[in-house]
Amino acid sequence: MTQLGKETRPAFYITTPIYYPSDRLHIGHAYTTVAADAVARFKRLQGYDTYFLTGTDEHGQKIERAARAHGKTPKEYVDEIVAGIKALWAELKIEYNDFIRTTEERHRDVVKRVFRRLYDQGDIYKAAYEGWYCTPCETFWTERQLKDGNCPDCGRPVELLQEESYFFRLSKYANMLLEYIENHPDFIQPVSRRNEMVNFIKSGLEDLCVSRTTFSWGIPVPFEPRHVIYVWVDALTNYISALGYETEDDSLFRRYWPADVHLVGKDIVRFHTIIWPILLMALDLELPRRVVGHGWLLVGGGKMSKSKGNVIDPVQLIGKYGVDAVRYYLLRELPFGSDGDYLEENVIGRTNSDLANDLGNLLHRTLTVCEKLGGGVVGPPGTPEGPDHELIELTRETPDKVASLVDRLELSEALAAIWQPVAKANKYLDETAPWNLGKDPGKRERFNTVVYNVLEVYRFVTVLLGPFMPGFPERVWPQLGIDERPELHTFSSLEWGRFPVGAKVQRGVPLFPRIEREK
RNA sequence: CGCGGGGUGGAGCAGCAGGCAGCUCGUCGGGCUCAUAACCCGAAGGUCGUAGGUUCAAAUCCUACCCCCGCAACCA
Repeated sequence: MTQLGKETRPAFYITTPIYYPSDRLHIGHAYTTVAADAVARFKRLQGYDTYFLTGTDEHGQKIERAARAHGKTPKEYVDEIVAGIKALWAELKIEYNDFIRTTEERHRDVVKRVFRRLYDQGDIYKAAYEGWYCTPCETFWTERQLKDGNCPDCGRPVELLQEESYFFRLSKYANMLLEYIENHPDFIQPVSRRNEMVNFIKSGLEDLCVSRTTFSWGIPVPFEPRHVIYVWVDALTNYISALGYETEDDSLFRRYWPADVHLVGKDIVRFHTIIWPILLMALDLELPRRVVGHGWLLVGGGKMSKSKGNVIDPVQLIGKYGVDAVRYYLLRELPFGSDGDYLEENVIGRTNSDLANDLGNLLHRTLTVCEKLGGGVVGPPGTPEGPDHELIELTRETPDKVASLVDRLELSEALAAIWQPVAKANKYLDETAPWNLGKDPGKRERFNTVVYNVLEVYRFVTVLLGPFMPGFPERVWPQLGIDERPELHTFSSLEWGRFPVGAKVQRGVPLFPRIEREK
């Protein structure tokens, strides 16, 4: 696809975290991935050479155990779950360029090389690890994690044990990182998270334990295979291993690194803004331009978790409301960076008020007028007058407004900005009342103008909504009569007045039927 | 005294370099009749967690307290 070497478009690299497939993914994972997909699609629409990476983090004790419990090998176990994840992304119309799995050879090789290099240059060293060990759980806990001095998982007593482990010198780079964060104010977003991280670093970084001997499902330390490389070096490295870093063909790496955005949940901001940057510094690589931590979808005010039994399955939601409505809900509901409550009632509310009443109905009512009174053909507009100016002005400035909000990852605000011309157009129709103009032969030109303006607004809105609701434009273009005109579906075509006179509109079924609430 | 976020009309949020309290949804009334009981206009509804303080003026600044929620080195 990408013609490397001949590519002149600017590059844009965005990632999601790699998810842990110990269980099925829930609506929160979908939120992160849909957000990243919307941004990736928007950048593509704008003409960026965009690379969007997602994947799975498949090693570790939890998976080793879950697999055993299901009577499967770890690999068999994750293969099934990963297939489910990929199916979910397909349903959500996630258009990733690559899906990296940490169990793939291409990843494991890079991780081993990275680990060895860090060891060779002295950034990884071997030392005694001391911790509280729960024998039945085969798990080490830190002092703080203990519950009343006992294992937080099973509640049984723990014992203080020592074992040899490899450690990564986080402490050595702490000051360098602080300096970097200070000189790059956009590196960690939102600001509240940056402050948290700065405080955390200032409180002192301990060296990080990067190997384990208590389980074997992982990438072995190359020069001492009884140790397995622990999650940090393994998982975080995916962002560069997927690009072929330190392999025969590292063209993707040279093209796309450093990442423009690592989109992560607020819970893992720390790993991405402290451990990962320090790993990169140690490898003498550039740091990602931005790490953006978003908020959570809460259920009943609390965190979604399997133990609470309040996990929301995105597949069910899609089945009920459709992929565009679900994506719209996710992207519109949470203000940037904040948590929000998940309520199915709000999915219905958003769909009815925003999608059915405002957006869908606008097209439907306009096309009805155009078909009943204008013969279904878009007539030549006259000179703008009265309320036309405000409508046109607002619509013209919308694409840039939306683009800059997307750049800041303020996706809810971006959608709100798209709704401004929608609302304005609904009002405009009331003010100009084309259903009256159309009955008066002397007002033919005014009628044409009004219909034209609203349809042109709709073209703008449809182009801009594509990245958020990928199924939307393909349903709108035939209705507007311009499905054969792809040159009018692009971001760069958003210049007022390009809607073709003579287009034959085709009113269809409502785009978003109102959802009747169940009693 | 571990760190942080938050308490604003029925719900969810914005406002917080002090100056008539705003938005979305919901409710009520009206308009329109092109439309998916939709769209447009208007109204009601808040002593801005509590108690003090600073000020001509406080949701906004200060102090104390109450309540909710995260984090505390692998849950988006």
